[in-house]
Amino acid sequence: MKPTIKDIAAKTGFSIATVSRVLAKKQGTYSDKTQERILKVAKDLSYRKNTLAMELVKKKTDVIAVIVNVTPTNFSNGIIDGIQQRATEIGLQVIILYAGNRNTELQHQAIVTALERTVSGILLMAIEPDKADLQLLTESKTSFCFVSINLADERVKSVSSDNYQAAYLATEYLISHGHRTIGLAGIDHYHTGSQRLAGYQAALKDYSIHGQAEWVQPGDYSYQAGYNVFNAYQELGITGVVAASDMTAAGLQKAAQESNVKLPGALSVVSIDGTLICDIATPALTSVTQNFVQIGIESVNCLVGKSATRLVPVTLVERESVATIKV
Amino acid sequence: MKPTIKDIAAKTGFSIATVSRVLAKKQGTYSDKTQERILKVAKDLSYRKNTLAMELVKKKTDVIAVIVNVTPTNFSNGIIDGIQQRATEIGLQVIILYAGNRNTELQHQAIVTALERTVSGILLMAIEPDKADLQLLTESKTSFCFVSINLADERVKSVSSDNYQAAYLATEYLISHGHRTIGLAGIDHYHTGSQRLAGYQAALKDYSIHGQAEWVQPGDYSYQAGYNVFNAYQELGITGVVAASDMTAAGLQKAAQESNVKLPGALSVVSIDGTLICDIATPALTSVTQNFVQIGIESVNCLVGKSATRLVPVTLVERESVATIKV
DNA sequence: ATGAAAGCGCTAACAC
DNA sequence: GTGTTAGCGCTTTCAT
Repeated sequence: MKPTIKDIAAKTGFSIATVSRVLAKKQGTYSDKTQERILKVAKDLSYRKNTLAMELVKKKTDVIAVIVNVTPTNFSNGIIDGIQQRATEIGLQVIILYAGNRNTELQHQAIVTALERTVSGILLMAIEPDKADLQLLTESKTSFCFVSINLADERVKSVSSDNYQAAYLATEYLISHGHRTIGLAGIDHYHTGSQRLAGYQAALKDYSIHGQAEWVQPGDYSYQAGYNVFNAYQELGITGVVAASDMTAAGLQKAAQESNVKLPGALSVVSIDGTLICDIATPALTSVTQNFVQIGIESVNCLVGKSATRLVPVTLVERESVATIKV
Repeated sequence: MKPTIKDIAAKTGFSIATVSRVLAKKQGTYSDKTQERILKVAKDLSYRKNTLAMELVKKKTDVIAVIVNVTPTNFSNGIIDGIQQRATEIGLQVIILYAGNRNTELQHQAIVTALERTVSGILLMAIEPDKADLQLLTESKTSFCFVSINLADERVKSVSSDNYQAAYLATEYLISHGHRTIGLAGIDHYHTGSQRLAGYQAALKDYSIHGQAEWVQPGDYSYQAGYNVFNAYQELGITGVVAASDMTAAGLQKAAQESNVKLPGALSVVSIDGTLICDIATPALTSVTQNFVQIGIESVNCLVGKSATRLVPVTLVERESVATIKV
């Protein structure tokens, strides 16, 4: 039903080889009038190239797959923008596959899907691979790169913010504003969470603060995680909190408001992310801001073998959610 | 390099046909030991089926493409969840293609990409097609459906909220709370915006309120659009605003706070969307809430020819951003 | 500048 | 049950 080069060949009298050449723009292998004639007929037939067939014979695609873990927070758009932008520049198409949230099954499935389509590269966003995933990827010989996850393994490509630094900076900022009982809320138990925990602990140590285990309240980076943690922090006498994400900070902030606890007067918060949520919140949230677009750009650089920054720097952006405590 | 069924055939002594059969699980066409042997070798070789080749010969794919226009607001996740959910149920894979924001070129390109991959269906999310797009889609004979856009043309499939009703409900709610000068902020000049405008105007008319042209402030559904509109509304003496999106409402709210205009005391707002942003905002935003997940589900139903609701109902969710005006 | 022919990796009759 | 064979729509030598 759909027209093929065969149809065009029949209609123009040329062979399929010639038709293929002009359609593939193999310059100099055909005359102008030939081109004109073939293009005209192609248009008349509303011909569309069958990319599948082309990729099959060429044994390569110009497609990169982005597999994304749908975290209950909102940072991904910036990264995807960056990926899209850079990919377009170097002539790559990008398709996005969702893998649910920490859904081992879906995640594995998405990787298999990408592999079976013989994409030219795979970007894994916020994905924590299990050994099966990693093995699958490795033996596929397809280039891949983790994004916004730092597996702390030199041999596997990844691009992310420096989580250690991010948490360190946030913690240090609170300390420099006089806080001495500082919580860390909403982090997970995987790589990102562990790295942020390490940065947080290092900052406490460097400033001779003896942290308590309960100061660290794990979660899933969600709004709810922040909301839930409020009471515990009140009981612990926490005055400053490093939130694992903007969403977590917003949840904590909402809980504080509902309990009439002044923010930042009685509770200060620094969030990690720096998305628009920080401005929407009232008072606006001071944040350690990630450069998401840059992470996206670097990740495709990394994927295609160009030198790329593994750790994209973060910056602290002061807004209105931190108060100074008199000492 | 990558192993093919040929390699497996050679290694097992069977023909490629037999290998193909067991790999495609054509039950009853092979014996158990044959299956066992072939599967084992396949595993040893870490064989992956080449989906491209399969799709080429079968002339069909189990993939639907979702082309999304990246609106500067945040409603899309719920819809994608719904799409993914329903697609998985009926054995379809989904790939997502980004088309920028109102970028004619990228948009057209994305459609062509989807078409050239011979997907089994195309979902166009928040996409305003130009005639070229529509023609492309129509003559491709590929099934397609617009999502979150209602083209108001019976002949083209679409699933969205009832924009007219949404705006009517929001406006009526403000009127019932005593408001008589009511703004509409952030809508675009395309289908969605026009339909909401009509609903807004109808509500005013039904309650004998004589609206003014300046009460309607167009925009792009963004936070900034809401922020920018505040001063104009103050000068106009607007007391209640229907915001085109949660983001727009949040922007307006922020501007009000910065000018020390009490919300909802001096300015009431109803937003259209009802995402988590409504809860994050302080005070929480009363909204006309869209059922995004349902929209996603219905859109794949629509795509595959199952009966589907074209207009998914909205509901008004009261929160804290509307005050009653004494009359 | 153009055509003939050989595949790319797979499935699907059609034999046996 | 399994093998043989003919493609799917395209690109790419190798001729001419």
